[in-house]
Amino acid sequence: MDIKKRSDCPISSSLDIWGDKWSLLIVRDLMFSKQCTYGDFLKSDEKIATNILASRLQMLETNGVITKQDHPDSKAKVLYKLTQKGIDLLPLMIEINLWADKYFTLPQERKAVIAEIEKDKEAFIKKQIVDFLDDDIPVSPIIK
Amino acid sequence: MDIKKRSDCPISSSLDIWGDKWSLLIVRDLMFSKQCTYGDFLKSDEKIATNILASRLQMLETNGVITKQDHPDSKAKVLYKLTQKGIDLLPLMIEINLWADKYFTLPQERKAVIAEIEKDKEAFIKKQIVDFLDDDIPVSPIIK
DNA sequence: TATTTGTACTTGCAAAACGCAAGCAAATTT
DNA sequence: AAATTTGCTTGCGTTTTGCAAGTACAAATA
Repeated sequence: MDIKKRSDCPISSSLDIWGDKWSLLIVRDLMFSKQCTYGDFLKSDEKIATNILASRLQMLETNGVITKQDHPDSKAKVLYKLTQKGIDLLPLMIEINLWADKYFTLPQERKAVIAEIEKDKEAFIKKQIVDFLDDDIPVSPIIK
Repeated sequence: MDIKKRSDCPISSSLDIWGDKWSLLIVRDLMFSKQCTYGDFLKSDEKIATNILASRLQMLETNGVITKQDHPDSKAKVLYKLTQKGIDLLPLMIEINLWADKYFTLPQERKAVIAEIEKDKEAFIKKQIVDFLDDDIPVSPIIK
């Protein structure tokens, strides 16, 4: 779980944290759902293995991208949320979506979001960020 | 080298292609240098192993992100370049840089580029894209 | 022309990471 | 009290990585 910086390059340093096949999917789930339990992540379509999930959550927490907190309803549950550092990955996630929109066939429900982004990227980002700052929003279902 | 799509999610599909610790560093080198030989990639600070480099170049070529072409000066050399699909990763790379700028200490020479991006992101992207369309530009040195 | 060097890889192998299934402890539900 | 849920951990076989060495061909050098 230690960070091995391969170089001083910002791209390289970023990849050292979330440059694997799973980390950004965890971030994605949190962007759509605002907060997730361990089990929520396991329900995602990609079917991450539980040990890999545990190690990625640890990595992302260690590097300040996500935080763990007590679930208000139960001591058995844990809530994972994005930190500001994690929320700041939103523009990056948007660009991935736009790139994918150009080169893949996207699921229909995702196309609507893309259309909104393409209409006014800055407005979309601002709206999303405001959503994150409000802490008492209901947990929306995960869309992948 | 086969593509195993884990789900229909655009983020996931994108990560299936370049979501590892090395692919975007290859793309980075090509963004800065416009064209690289096999040896150029090996010279980068992160010191990628030759077998990993070969497999990533193959993967990126198979998936249409880069292309191989003959070197005009020598049959022994091979030139790698970004395709349009690869060039379209520029906005993504920019966002990675901006995120890293906020959360890492960047090398001085990279800060200048970031400053230019932050002044006018759209203008920067357009300028870069124009650079790529012009095919007879000199090869600039790699900055990491 | 023979030999050395450069370039783009491939191969072998040990170490690390991954992926799957099972296990486990604490909390919660029945 | 027993069964289930939740968030992990553990074992273990498979895959990927990383390092060093090797190879084939082109090009430069002697």
